[in-house]
Amino acid sequence: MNARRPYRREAEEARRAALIEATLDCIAEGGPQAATVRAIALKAGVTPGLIRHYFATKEELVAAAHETLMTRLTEASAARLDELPADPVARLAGFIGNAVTPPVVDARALSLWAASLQLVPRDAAMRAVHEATYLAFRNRLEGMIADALRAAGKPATPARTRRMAIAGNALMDGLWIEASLLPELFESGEMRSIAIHAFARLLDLNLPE
Amino acid sequence: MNARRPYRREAEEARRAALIEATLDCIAEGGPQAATVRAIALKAGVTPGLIRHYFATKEELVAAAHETLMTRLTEASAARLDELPADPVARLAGFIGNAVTPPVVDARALSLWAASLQLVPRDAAMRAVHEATYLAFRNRLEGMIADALRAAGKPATPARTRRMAIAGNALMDGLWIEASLLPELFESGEMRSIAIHAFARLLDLNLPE
DNA sequence: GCTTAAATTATACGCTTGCATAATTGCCAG
DNA sequence: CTGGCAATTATGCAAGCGTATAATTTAAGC
Repeated sequence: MNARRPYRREAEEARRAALIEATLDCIAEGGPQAATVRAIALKAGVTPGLIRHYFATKEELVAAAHETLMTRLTEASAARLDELPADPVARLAGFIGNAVTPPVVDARALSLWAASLQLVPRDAAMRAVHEATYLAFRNRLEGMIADALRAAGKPATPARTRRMAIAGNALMDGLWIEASLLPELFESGEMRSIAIHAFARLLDLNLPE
Repeated sequence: MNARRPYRREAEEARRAALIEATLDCIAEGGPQAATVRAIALKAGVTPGLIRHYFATKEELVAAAHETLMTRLTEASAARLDELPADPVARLAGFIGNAVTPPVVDARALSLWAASLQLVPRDAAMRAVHEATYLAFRNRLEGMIADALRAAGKPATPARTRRMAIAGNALMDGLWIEASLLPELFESGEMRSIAIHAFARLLDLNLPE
């Protein structure tokens, strides 16, 4: 059989996105070493040579995938801001609770995040992405903390809110990790409760659960 | 040249340990995909075939390396317990501070930890190791929290200390991650201060910094 | 010193990898 | 409808991969 497989052309953005998605799938399923050119191409429904048309090297594709993932994780918590109450205190509580429960809590996302994170100490670009996404999240949290404090008539100096944001962000990350990896160790709703209660202590605020 | 390279025999434990160490070095330097049989052997100062003498497959060696790493990380915080004050409150403060400062805070250790962590969602053995080490650390922390609360004359019911340990552990993990990855974002001693202060709030204890 | 078990080196194998290149085909503009 | 650009498939290459196996050397016991 000499017949070529029929194909349809796609826009560049669609192709790049599909390749990036396929890469993330491969990594999630088999770790970084599973993201071979052939595996990615197969997952994306194209042939291996196509990757080199859209990305100079496989390494560039993998880097783009990691960057997409980190950005997406940061946005996951922001995606539902519209659904939160307008009241700053309740808004903050909702934000915190969402960050430690599904769908943000997710084993696959955690695995991908860890795969990206191991690159940070040795890849300058990945490190820059991590720093940017960390600061973006933390700053958003700090803003919400400041709003909640002010709404409760408590002091919200930048030095104070910064420290609260650093600690709060760390707490949320740590809870997110364990909730994603070992969900059966915790009762339903327990993580949300622990997170919100801990924040209430840190901020000396009465946060609704 | 037909000359074989001269060699010395070593005890099995020493060989296995050297191979495991070499594996961790490879992963730390180049990620999971860099831990090839040849790279590991070279790093360990042996030839590739030796790996198969001590481990059935390369995969088994990599798994042993990850397990060693996770166990070692848990023990890193315990290693200096002897140096801490006997007073339960000061002891807890010291434990917390140490967990978020060097040498526990370390980019290489973080990178290796992340590499191990990405395996947890899909490798039953790795997951079991993670669960065991997580619970070991958390339980130790819980014990120290309980001791400190009692020393301060405060209630230390198991339900309460468990929640505190979950939150406290998460906080420490989160701070450890960012202190390891982005140290230049924080002032010297700042993480220790933030961690201890946050714990003081969580536990409603006066912890010495 | 000699023998022997086994640790270790050296080499080979089939398969896989990222990348290169040529040919074909889809689709748009004229 | 036709021609041409370029997206896409197909194929190939050199290097590297994990594993297998044979040969050599070390070192312990007698």
